[in-house]
Amino acid sequence: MISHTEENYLKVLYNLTSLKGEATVNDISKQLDIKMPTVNSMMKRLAEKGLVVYESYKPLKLTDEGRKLAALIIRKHRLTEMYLVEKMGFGWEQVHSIAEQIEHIQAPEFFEKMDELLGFPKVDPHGSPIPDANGNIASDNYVKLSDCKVGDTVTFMAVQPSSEDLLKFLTSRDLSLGLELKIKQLEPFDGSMTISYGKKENEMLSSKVCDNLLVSKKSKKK
Amino acid sequence: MISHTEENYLKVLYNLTSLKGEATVNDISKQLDIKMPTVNSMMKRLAEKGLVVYESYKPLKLTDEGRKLAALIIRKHRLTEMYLVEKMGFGWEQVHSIAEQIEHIQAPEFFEKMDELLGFPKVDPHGSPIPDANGNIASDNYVKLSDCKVGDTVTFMAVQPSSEDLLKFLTSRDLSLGLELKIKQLEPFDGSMTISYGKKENEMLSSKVCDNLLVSKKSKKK
DNA sequence: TTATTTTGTTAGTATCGTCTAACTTATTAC
DNA sequence: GTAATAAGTTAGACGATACTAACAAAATAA
Ligand SMILES: [Mn+2]
Ligand SMILES: [Mn+2]
Ligand SMILES: [Mn+2]
Ligand SMILES: [Mn+2]
Repeated sequence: MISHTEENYLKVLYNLTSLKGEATVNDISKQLDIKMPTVNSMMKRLAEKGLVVYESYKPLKLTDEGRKLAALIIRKHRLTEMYLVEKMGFGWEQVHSIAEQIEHIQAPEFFEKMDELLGFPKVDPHGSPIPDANGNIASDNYVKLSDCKVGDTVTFMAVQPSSEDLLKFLTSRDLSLGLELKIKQLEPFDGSMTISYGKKENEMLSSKVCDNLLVSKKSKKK
Repeated sequence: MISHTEENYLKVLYNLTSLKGEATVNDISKQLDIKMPTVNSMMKRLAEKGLVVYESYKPLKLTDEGRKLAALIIRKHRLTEMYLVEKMGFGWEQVHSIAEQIEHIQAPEFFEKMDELLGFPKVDPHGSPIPDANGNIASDNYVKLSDCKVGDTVTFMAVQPSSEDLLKFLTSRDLSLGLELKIKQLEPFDGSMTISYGKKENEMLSSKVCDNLLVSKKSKKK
């Protein structure tokens, strides 16, 4: 009863609203590369279906039902990404576009099987949390690497957003999730950081890169 | 440039035409449970695209291009079924409906990876041949079990057509591909057969079942 | 505060994929 | 060989998902 297309709108709305709680027609339009009038009428349709709160000229919100549905699609997306990396040998930069399609498959047993074969993972290959089967998602308390200061030692937990180019760059620098990063230096002029990790000493990362790396500071809580 | 929907029509047309070389609007209509006028206009569209040969009131044929495209979709379907059974642990009766969706995924690397992980299989879990990457399909020379005679010893090679109910029945009788079947008896009244295989002695199979089991008679050629 | 720009909405159009009703052609039965 | 039936086609409709053009409201700049 909910189409492939509607699912993509819901998912984008979920991601956009997870920051400020609301999103605009314009945001969605840019994100999906679909013109505003199309988005507008889709939002009305989703409101009809009880998945979106729509009021003229006001920002959009998801209803509880809409949020749950979106989370379940994201669950399928992230389980798929994890499966592709862990069980099929794809690189973390290759899996998003495949998962973008597979997330729409209607076959609960398929995703349950993945979950089981993966040992019920909590995060996807980019460090984003996988919602549970009820659509509940764990909230992490990571911070941006760019918000850390010289002398900090932190653990690399997630890439967000995780563009293909960025993921390739990180791979080329042997930067993978779970590494301890020691912040050696911060260049005040451009915000670039010099860090050490694994076997690498004093690697330079631009502030744009640092903005997209999420880290946990100490207290590696279970 | 070819939609999910069009792909399903092509595939059905491929299967229907593989018997007599042609198929009717009515056949397709029944197979897909879509009304004849809809099928009719879709056939015209596919003819426009050069995939189908359409002439008013004449039976339908695939063009070479249409046949190749259909074979490539069937390739994705059958690789998926094999992957689901061999790598994910699904039963052979569970995989068709999942593959029916996954066959439409546009990601060549995904299916190449499956193929590789499976060791380039030649047949799907039901014994049907998997077309190669150019859309060429190996022709088997199997015969129906129901066309064999008492005293024959044959090898069980494929189930066709392979309905879920039939596959479940075969599983319940421990009948799996590759088994040697010894035909002990044929009941002239209803065509039912009594056969022995594996640890089973004198199992009775209805003629309807025997019609759907394909076997190779001797000369197990490579 | 007024003017300009950006954002959101309405109206009208198009294509895809489905339907029903009505008509035409082909096949089958008598 | 005609009558009845089945199969195929045409016409017209509809919902889904997109678009452009034109207009309205809100936000921003002057
Ligand atoms: Mn992703
Ligand atoms: Mn998607
Ligand atoms: Mn199948
Ligand atoms: Mn399909």
